[in-house]
Amino acid sequence: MLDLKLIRKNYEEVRKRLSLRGEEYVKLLDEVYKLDKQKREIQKEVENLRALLNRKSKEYGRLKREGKEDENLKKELTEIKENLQKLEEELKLLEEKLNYYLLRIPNLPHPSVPVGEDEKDNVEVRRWGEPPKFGFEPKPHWELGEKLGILDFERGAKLSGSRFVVKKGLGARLVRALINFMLDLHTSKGYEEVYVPHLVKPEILIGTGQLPKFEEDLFKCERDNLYLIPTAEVPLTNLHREEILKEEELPLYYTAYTPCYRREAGSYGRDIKGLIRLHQFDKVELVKITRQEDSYEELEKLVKDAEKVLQELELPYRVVELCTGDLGFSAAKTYDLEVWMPSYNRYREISSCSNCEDFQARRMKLRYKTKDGKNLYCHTLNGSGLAVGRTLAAILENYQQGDGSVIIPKALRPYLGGIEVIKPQK
RNA sequence: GGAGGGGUGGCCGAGCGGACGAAGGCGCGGCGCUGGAAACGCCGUGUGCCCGUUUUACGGGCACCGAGGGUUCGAAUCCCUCCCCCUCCGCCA
Repeated sequence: MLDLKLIRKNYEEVRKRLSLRGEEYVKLLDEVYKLDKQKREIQKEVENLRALLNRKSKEYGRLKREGKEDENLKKELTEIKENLQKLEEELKLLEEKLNYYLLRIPNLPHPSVPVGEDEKDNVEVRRWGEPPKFGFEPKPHWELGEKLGILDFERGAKLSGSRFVVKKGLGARLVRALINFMLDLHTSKGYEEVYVPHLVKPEILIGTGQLPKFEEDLFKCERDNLYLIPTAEVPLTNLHREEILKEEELPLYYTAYTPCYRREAGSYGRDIKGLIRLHQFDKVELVKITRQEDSYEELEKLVKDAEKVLQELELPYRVVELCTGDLGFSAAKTYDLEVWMPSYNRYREISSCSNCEDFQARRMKLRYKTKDGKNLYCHTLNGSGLAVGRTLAAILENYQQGDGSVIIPKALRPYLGGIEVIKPQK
């Protein structure tokens, strides 16, 4: 949620920065500006009337206790109240409208974010590792996985439809190994491991920005009014919602493994094969809650912490900075990690690390008290560390051998009882 | 799922129709006492919004006692609905 005071004070500048994401949001902003002005006028009237009512009510009570009931005063009070009720309804309506628009306006891009329309305008920051050279035609991970007997898309579909997979044997074990490997790495760097609920209330999703705008992307349990989390960012970032933290407690570093559930509405036909885009996938998430002045430094460190996973697994990747048009709803600045995928012959997203500044904190009333006693909104950051399914896919493809077998990355072997290679089933 | 009890400030806890943003205690901060500290004494200590000014301060106002609605001139206090927590019973990984 954007800061109303900022909108009031620096209207033109906010408008300009928001328009970098796309012109459609500027209309919403104009609406907010107008409604806010109206709201404050009505609010002033309401509060003045209320003050009058309070004063006169006390007066009436005082008289009554003295045995002097004043019928005229009573009538006057009733009139004030009627007036007040009308204005209050108006105020409530304005507030609802204002909130409606405010909740649907995305975060402002940080001034350092490259201006651009979409993916093609993202900027590569650095590369690590070399894409492997094969002396044979590399196979896509879904073919490898099926030949190895560790991925079963057919049975996934039998159980749950398209975009679901069953992982068996070493496939299942690899998932478990990857999760443990990632969590161990992050906790060794000071992230606290958390296990969170996978079903959350609507206001939690409003807090991180998935609602109200992206309802159709979520799985919902209608009867209980709960949603399946699309990422662990949601419960992790909301952990301290509506709290006022002590400045000394910050920064907070959290990591959690959860499955993630996404309806993938509007992605029909895209990445229909393989582990790239599923309705249910596993992810280890990193979340930071920081002081305002620290968040950009913390973002750089967060990206490095996510990169470390790929480095340890010796998977080639690059870091790109998202342009204004490609930024997610809540993010002010985002770096994507893209891993090399031989079957696509290009880099594909495996992690997304964002600084949301105070955008989410404002929505969830997450604050901290400074040493001089001021309450400020925290800055929240999140990043994948990493998407487990895509990591598995990247390992299968990058470590494949001519005979269809796959070498296990060294860092992972201790988590698999020392197994060094997966061989195709006869 | 059934029966009962309860949600008040950072925490504990009183208040059960007006002087209550809320006693008292703990905690925290400041000052005093002290060589220093403990103990003690005094003072202060919630959040959000709106308005004004000499605009990182001060003054004024409004709201908030789980949430929403109602009764009343007036609600933390009475009534209704919902949510959450606790205890017991049932069921259960």
